[in-house]
Amino acid sequence: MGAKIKDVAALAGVSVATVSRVLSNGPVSAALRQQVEAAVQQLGYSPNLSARRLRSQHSQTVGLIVSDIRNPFFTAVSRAVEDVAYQAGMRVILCNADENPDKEAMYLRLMQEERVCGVIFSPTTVSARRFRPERFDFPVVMIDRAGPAGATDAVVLDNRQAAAQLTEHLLANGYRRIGGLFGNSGATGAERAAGYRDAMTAHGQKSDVRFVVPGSEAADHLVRQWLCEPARPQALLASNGLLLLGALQAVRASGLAIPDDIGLAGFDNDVWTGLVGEGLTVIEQPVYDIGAMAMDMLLSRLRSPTLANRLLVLHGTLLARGSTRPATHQVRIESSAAP
Amino acid sequence: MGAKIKDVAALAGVSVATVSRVLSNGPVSAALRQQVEAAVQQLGYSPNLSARRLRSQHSQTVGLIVSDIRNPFFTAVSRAVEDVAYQAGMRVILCNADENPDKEAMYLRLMQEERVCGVIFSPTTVSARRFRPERFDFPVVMIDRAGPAGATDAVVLDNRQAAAQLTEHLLANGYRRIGGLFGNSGATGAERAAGYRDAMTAHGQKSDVRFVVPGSEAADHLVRQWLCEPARPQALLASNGLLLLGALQAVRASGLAIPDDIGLAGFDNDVWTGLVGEGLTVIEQPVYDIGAMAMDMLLSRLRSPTLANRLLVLHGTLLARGSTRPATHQVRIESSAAP
DNA sequence: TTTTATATTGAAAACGTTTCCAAAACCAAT
DNA sequence: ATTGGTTTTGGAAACGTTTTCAATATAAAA
Repeated sequence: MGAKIKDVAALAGVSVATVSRVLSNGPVSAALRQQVEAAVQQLGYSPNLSARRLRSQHSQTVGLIVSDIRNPFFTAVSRAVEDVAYQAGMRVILCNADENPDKEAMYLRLMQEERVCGVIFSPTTVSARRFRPERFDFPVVMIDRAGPAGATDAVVLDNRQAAAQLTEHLLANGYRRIGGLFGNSGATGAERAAGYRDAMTAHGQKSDVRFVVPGSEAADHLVRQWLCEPARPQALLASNGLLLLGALQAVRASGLAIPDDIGLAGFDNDVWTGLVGEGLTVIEQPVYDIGAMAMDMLLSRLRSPTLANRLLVLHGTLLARGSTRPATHQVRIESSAAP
Repeated sequence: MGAKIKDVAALAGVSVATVSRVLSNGPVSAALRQQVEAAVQQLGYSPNLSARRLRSQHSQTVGLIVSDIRNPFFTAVSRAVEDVAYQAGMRVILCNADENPDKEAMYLRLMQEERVCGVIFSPTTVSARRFRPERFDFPVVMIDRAGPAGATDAVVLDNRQAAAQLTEHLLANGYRRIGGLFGNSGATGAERAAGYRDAMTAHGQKSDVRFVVPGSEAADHLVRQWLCEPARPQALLASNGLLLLGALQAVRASGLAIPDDIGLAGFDNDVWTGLVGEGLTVIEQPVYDIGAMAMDMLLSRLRSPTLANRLLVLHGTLLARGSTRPATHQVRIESSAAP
């Protein structure tokens, strides 16, 4: 266990330099290589990564800072990042910042101390705005939410377009008074709100945007009250899977029927959205691809550090399901709209 | 950026030792402390963790090796582990072994190289059986699935009892031909299968146990075929959230009605289980506590390395919901049982 | 004052690797 | 044999910290 490279060298009857070369597939004669490998085996030698990193000045490690690991979007992304990183011989340190700018700053500092060679980061609006790439020694790829325009590489969804498309879908299905529920911590929420507004005003409808802490509990709470207001919404659009979940719970509690009393749609094709009732209408994001491409982009950046910063925009796809398909829309909805 | 401790020392006009002491809150006069802090600030100095760890021989890091990060059980556990670790001033390296013994071995080796001070591990049966604690320099706490009896600390659910209880519940609600669907990679599956068998034989029923790769796709596939067999099950019990999901999808596809045509129950109170139909009956595990207690146990073990190994057994709670509450059980089920 | 104890400080030796550089060994060609 | 060129090898100097140890400064006691 406590064996060092020196012990291996002694046992194999060679210099430490030779052992080091064996371990890193350097040029060593077959005979010596074998001796060294035997010695390694016999002593149960395990190299010390700290020493190795210190000397070689290379960590072979990237950081991944996500905003909420409970969100299936991020677990999918992190799997993808790991897969690609692993193939490139890199390790991943996964950090969960909990939508908390302080934690984000803390983790960025930690990444700096770890001397990682790059970071993939989904920042809150606060962190995104005040992010200064020059303060870090490593390149950063933003995901989900981009930072200051062009400041770093980024891969994002066309949130505005997607939200507009989803809103259009609700409008096309006869819903008029549509409420928009958005996360208040990331840029994503704001962009999706903008897309929602685009579509609403384009159709002459008044928009009703509400921002909330991005978690199902908060969404549930807010929607419960919302549904008690005199002019309660005929449909709800939620800006991510967690919010959609909260909204669904609130609607269930209210006793309103989906989709006839109220329509429900949102982002993220989380596994449960296809299972409740006749299914929830959602914008599906290419979750795995987002992670894989972000890691690809980071690797490419490490190869050519001087390249201009790139923004990669992906598109979501609308999955129209039962939650926005009222049997008799005009009728029921209009009647409930004008009591 | 590229500033070392030496540069800070030079700028502050002190020795590197003093700087080091400032950084680790050692005994330093207020005046010098201030000078040093100013210098740190001015140079944007950031300590090198590799060097620090190498010299201090302490990594302040624990490893967490989970078998499937897509499983909400493990995301919940990992949050808990992180919370507790963080409060104790430790970092967590999260590794996803994908139910793959090779990956598990690889990650254990990596942990050894990282010189982590401890590991929390949910092994596959294969790894659990062949796990040799003496081959590692760090203590291990097994979760979800224990290793060779008493070989390490462990925190687990009373799987056998819980599965038996769940089976009893199905029997009590009139179901007789109950199929059991279990994961084939972990000890958890086997234990739960045993509990299921206990209850079935206690009630004079024939048990029908099937093991499957623990993922929703495989479960879906298997259950689809299962439901086509001549004597199709009247109820299904799934040994974790992923399998339960697959089973549900298959049942949906078959057109059978829950709970009247077929009952459905399983483990893990994943968020969606409360939302589909009248809800799915599940055994809820104290997921957060499992993680928190595992980390606690690891910290305690680090404090007292010679203590005897402990096995901490927690209990699940049955959440009886609509999926096992047939309106007219005797009738419908008997009729479909004897065509 | 002088002495003794205590709190701060700095010089230098680790920590376990990799890598530079020069020496040694080999091989082929003269 | 001698030369010239490859490969292989080993010695020793890094890498950036922490920590030991002795030295100095400060405070308390005599």
